[in-house]
Amino acid sequence: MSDCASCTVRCRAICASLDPDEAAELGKMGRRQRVRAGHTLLWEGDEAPTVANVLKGVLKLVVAAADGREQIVGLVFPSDFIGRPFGKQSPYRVTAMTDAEVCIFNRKSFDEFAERHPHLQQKLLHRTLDELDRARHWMMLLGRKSASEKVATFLLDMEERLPNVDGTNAEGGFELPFGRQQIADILGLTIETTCRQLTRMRADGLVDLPSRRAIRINDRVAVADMAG
Amino acid sequence: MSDCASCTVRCRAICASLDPDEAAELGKMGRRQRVRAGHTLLWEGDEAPTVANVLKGVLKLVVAAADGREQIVGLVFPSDFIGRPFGKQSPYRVTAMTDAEVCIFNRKSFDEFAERHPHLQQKLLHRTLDELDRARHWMMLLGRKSASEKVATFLLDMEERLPNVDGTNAEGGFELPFGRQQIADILGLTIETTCRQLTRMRADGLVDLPSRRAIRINDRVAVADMAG
DNA sequence: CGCTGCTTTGATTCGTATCAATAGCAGTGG
DNA sequence: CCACTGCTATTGATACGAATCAAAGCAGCG
Repeated sequence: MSDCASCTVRCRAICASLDPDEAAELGKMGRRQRVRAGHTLLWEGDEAPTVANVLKGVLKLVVAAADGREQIVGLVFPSDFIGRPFGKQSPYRVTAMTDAEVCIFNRKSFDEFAERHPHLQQKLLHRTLDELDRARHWMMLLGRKSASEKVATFLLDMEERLPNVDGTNAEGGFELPFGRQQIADILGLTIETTCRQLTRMRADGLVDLPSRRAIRINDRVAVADMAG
Repeated sequence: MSDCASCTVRCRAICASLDPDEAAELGKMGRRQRVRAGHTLLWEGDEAPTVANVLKGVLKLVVAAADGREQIVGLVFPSDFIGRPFGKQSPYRVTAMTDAEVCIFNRKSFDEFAERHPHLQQKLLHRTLDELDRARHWMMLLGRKSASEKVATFLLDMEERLPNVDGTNAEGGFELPFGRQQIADILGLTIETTCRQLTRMRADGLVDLPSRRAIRINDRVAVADMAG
């Protein structure tokens, strides 16, 4: 059983919609689990045994083809919700990109609990609508943008979603929780193309790449311009 | 005010979750409206004044760039729900592809009504989850599939979603509610590439193209194979 | 120090976009 | 019924961007 009182994401996760009694009930159903970087929590086509809240770390949602091609269709951060409630099989693979910690529930119990708690469903609905908006805008990127536009858009998006490296919202840049191949899988590019675009942007002074995974945007206007 | 009793999509739309009294209340809030082919119901960035159910026709959800590039991010069929409930601005343009008929609601009134009717929210949640799954699988297509795979996937998807041309589920093929440019905008291709792929498939005997918009799949296995 | 795995750079190929022209159909009016 | 017009679809030639193939550079680690 989880210790909801000490939960780091309590106020931002869907659980925030519950009063103390309800939270206690849900808490009894869930348990914390560590997921090592690279390990998979849910497989595509699984009979969706679980749903979960993310407490720590970053996970990816992946759709894979038979021949090995992969497209990352979503990133999941702390306080985000994972899984497919209401009786469908898991539509994609969920894999940890960093060491992560999640609070998992048996799907059936969760469904039943949700059924009895409209507030929870409402929170879930809001989240799902936001995710849908995000996914659809990413479709525009995947279908219509050039490699340079893709990379520029990606950098701005990551700067917004990732915690700033030196705490405040200063100009410290940010640290990606994954490598070049993953960027490529997010953008629908190859690793080489992704790399070349980044190199070019550095050469043009738009960004600094202080280390493999760290990025600092120097000229936000130019990058936004490039994002199309 | 709408005449819910005579509504053709009543049993499939989100309204199906309501009892007669509730339906009557919602009915008072909504009104039917025709939308001509090509006309836009909702603009991207609008303060999302309305939501609606589709009664008849097909509409598209479009994300457009400043320079005119367009990506269709969703198709909306009868009984589907349109709009962005809960206080967000409309994230995409909604345009009718055929003459259509919708049952529209003032968004604020609808939000408030939904707030009081958990069943409705639940239906909405189910739909939104399904749409999200669909969108994310389409991301795989847009980011990773080749032109031929895209077109093959598209044909199978349309055959499944569109009514069969001769009523039954026989081999009569189906009729697209839109032209080649729109297919291209769905697949993230140009009209020329789309066209060439279709021509090739016809030459290979995989499909017949009896008229501009009609399509008949001859070799479903081969097409599925091609879809990757 | 020398692995090992990731990243970067380079040379070449290939697929799709682009540009341009032609063909075919639908609607209009003579 | 046919000529005319406008639009959509098809076909062709070429250009360009990204993928692929190949090799070298670089960091982390035993």
